[in-house]
Amino acid sequence: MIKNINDEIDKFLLSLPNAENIDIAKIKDKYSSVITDSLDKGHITTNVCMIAASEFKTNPKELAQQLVDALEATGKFLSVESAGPGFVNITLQRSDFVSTIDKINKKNTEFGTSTIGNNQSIQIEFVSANPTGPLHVGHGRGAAYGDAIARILTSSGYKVQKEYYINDAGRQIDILTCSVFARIYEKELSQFFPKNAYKGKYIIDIANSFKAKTNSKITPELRPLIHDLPEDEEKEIDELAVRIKELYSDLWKDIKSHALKEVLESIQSDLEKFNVSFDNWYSESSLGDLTDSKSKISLSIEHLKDKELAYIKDGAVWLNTEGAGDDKNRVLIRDDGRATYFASDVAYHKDKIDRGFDKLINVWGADHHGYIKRIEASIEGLGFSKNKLSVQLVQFANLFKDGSKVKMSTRSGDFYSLADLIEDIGTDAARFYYLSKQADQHLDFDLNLAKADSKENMFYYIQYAHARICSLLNKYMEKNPSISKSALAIADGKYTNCDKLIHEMSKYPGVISRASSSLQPHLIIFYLKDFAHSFHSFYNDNQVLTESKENIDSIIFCLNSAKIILSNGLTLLGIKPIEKM
RNA sequence: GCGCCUGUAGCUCAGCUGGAUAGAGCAACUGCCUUCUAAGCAGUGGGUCAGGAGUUCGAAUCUCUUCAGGCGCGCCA
Repeated sequence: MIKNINDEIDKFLLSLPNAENIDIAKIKDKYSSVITDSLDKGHITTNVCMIAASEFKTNPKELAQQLVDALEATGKFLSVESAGPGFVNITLQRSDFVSTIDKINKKNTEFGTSTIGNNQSIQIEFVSANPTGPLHVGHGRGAAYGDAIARILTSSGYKVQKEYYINDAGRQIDILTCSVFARIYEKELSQFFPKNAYKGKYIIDIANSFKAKTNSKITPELRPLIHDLPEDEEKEIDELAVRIKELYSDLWKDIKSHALKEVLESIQSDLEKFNVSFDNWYSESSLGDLTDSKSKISLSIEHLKDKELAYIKDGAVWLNTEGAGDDKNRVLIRDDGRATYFASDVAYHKDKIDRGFDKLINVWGADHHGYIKRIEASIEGLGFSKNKLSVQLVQFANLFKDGSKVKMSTRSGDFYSLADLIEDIGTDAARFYYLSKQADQHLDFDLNLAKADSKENMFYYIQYAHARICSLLNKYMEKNPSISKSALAIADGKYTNCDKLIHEMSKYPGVISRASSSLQPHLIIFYLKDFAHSFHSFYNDNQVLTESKENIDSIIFCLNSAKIILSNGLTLLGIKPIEKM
């Protein structure tokens, strides 16, 4: 409909005197016709006259009056008015206005989808938490966000792949392995436990399951392992890892792979409970290591050396990232020959690009923002446009319970996990609140509120609207074989109480397209909240089932589309609509 | 010091590529359940959009600047 209006407006612009000397394309580019915020401004409003007035060297209000006359002359609209500083407000004919609910009912779960993405492939990498312990509530936000934008982009016609990058190769995994080792041989080590090890209870569980699995035949004399370890807590655990690897290399490998498997399984099961699934789990260790000259990591570094972006200095291999705007150049290979995390990441991103995605999205914790420049630099260094990659930052969420902040730290083992959160308030409420604020801003998450039964609890406010409609539909179905397929009374203008609802519903596709192009799921949440309010208001003012048969049919048809809106919106956020509460 | 983010009602936050009297919930006060779910609805009060300058027909929105708060600046991951 808006397109038709714009066509008429464009015709009008060309018909103006002196039009041939004016850059009409520029005006067309700048003006917009949008759905009005409220019905007292009609259905559609356009600001074209204010934009065009300065080009045509005329007064916006006069131009608006001319446009009003031109649009009225087409006979396509119920009424056209100029308003304010030069807006032109258009009221559609009833049939055009009501066609929205026909369309929603017809398209049903497909309503709001589009083909804007044109089948381009996007890969979204998110969560990617180190597999050193259970997911905590900080990861939950990235999980909810990444999954939501994946759903939204899919509905906008993109081919989306969701990937989890498993950091299973670095020092953190050695620390995990050491931690489990120390728990397994607690007795043999005379209760020694490295200061910097993971202290969570899950480590003990993993140790126990390892013992049960292997019958723990090896009970070596372990005291030399802990003899004269460095005082420094960082060095202590590193040295311990070196010694275990050297003396018990098979045992080390067994414990490591067992610990990794257990932790990953717990992460996977938490994500499953959280209604988040991944298409691909990509292991850092599959990039290989530097000893293999054909490994992905070696090849990507060679590639950068060939391009003279990587160079040797002070015994280390550096990447020139300054050229791409980074503060300083970064080390790829340390002077002791070990690759840095950054080197793996460069190889990983090269691999992602090689896999042929049109676009990559990384969802990162906001504390990594200093890292963006250097990864972009490496992508350019590899010969690709840095625009291929879009990094979305997710700020940490602070959790409040009974008014005080919930603490979390994987290392100390003292944390409130994602699984705890799901247990506490449920997957859907948790996802909802994670998404209720723009991802790159601090979120204060009030657990008491998420469970509260008041209007303040936006989650239930929206769900309640859906449940109320379901309840009405059920009552209607008791006396009618099926939902009415038309809204004659509304189309005739005999029953206009639904108009506000219809008007709000017509905004839905625009909201989704904005959420999609800006990667901001919270826009959907705020729309749904406003829409739920329109519905509750309608519900209070109208005793639907006491209306005339003709009106009831129309209302039910309209409310069914309202239900579709609520349901589609929630589904895009990965939240199940509630039918009864 | 450099970089990023934030500052809107007492509180928690919306505010689309600049648009019409700046919105919502909570809190305060007032009404609405013999009728489809009151986890609801209607209303009242509450604002120098941190301050200043600029661009524009038009600025909470864009630019510059000052102030205040948060975060990041490893041969860690």
